[in-house]
Formats: sequence, C-alpha cells, structure tokens
Amino acid sequence: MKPVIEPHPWDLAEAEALELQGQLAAKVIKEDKFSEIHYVAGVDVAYEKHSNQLIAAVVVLNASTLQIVETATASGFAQFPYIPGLFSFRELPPLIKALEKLSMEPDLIICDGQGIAHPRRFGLACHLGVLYNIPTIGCGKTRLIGEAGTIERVRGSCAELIDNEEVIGCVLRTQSDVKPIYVSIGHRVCLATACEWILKLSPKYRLPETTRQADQLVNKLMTKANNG
DNA sequence: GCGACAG
DNA sequence: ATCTTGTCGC
Repeated sequence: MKPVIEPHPWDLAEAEALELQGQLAAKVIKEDKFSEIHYVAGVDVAYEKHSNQLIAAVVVLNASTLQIVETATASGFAQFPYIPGLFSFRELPPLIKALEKLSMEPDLIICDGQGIAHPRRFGLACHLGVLYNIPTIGCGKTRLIGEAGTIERVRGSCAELIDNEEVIGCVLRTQSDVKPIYVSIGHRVCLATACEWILKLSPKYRLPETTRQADQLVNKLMTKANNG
C-alpha cells in the first residue's frame, strides 16, 4: 500500500517538523469512519545497539481469529534523532518502506506509540493514519503527556488521560493486576472504539497481539542480522 | 532554572 | 529503543 496524500520530505529540521505537525494535525478525524474491519495490522521498529540501523515490520492479522495473514519488513538507517514529540519522523520512513511491500490494505492499524495523546495532538498513529487515510489507534506502553486517576485492577478498567482539561486518551488495563497501557485516537476511530479494539486484540497478554507479533518479527530479524 | 520526556 | 541477572510463579 502507498500513502494517499502528497508525500512530504523527511529530511527536515526540528522547527520544520514541528510546523508540519501543526498543519497535518488539522486533518485528523476523531470519530469512527470505517465500515467492516476484517484485517488489523500492527507495526513496530527495532534498533541495533551501536549503529543507527533499524528494521521495520508490519503484521496483518485476521481480526476474528487473530491469526497472521501477511507480513512485510524493511531495513534501513535512522535519519532523524529520537526527540520526544517528533517520534514519527524517526520511525515512519522505514515503516512506509515495509507498508509498500504489503500486498493488501488492512482495515485498521495499531501503532506502538501515541496518537493524539501528544503535545500537538499528532503522534505516530495520527501521522500514519493521515498519510494513508486509514483508521489507526495509538497504543503506548508508557505515557508522553497527560494525567490520569487510579484504575481498578480488573481487566477492562480504564481512566481518562487528561491534558489541559482535554481528554486525550485512556489508560487501559488489558489484563487484571497488570500495568495498564496508553490508548489514544490515531485517525478515523473514536476513543471508545479504540479501547474496544485494543481489548479485543489483547485476550491473553498486556499488549495487543498486533504489536506483539510485529515486535517478535523485528526482533527475530534483528537477531538474525547480527548473528547467523 | 528544574523536571519530564512515545521508542 | 538497548544494555542487563536473577528471580518468582504457573
């Protein structure tokens, strides 16, 4: 699959990236805008320890059985430093290369990082969703910004993630007595629907199967690249 | 100035 | 993200 809007350059200065985020953030759709979801994809990137080499992967799952339908990967070199708030400019280039190799178009993509739970309401999930005009959900293991109250210990419990009086996401417990994860709107999916999907995709572990499968794939390839 | 800071 | 040992529990 390929982006649907005019591609923008990635070799940007920090100030230019910030301005671009502000412009693209206006395109984010925060309501459900999709029909049937049969295929859900997960994306992830692995970094090599002492070089800037990285490996990106996309894993598409059957939304009902959670079985792998197709995978695609790509390797490259980081061209942008890790700057909190500009994460997408570091990980999207390799992810786009992997997505380009995908023969099909997923109905929903789960991202390893935030959606609108971001300083300028434009995290990785939003960026990917807007570029491809595809439904996306941000699912992070830790928080970038925002505050939340306490959460019950049972699976399914959640608390609103707030920033400046605004609900930017949800801290969701996907497994009882396990540290919660941070869910936020990426594109074309409302927060309630996003949480429903993340719970459905996390029947057994803390993280959704989509990100777990993508994570396992990139790490397997990274290990293989170093050793055998 | 100080602390926080997706992966 | 990556580095990094043992340990508790099913």
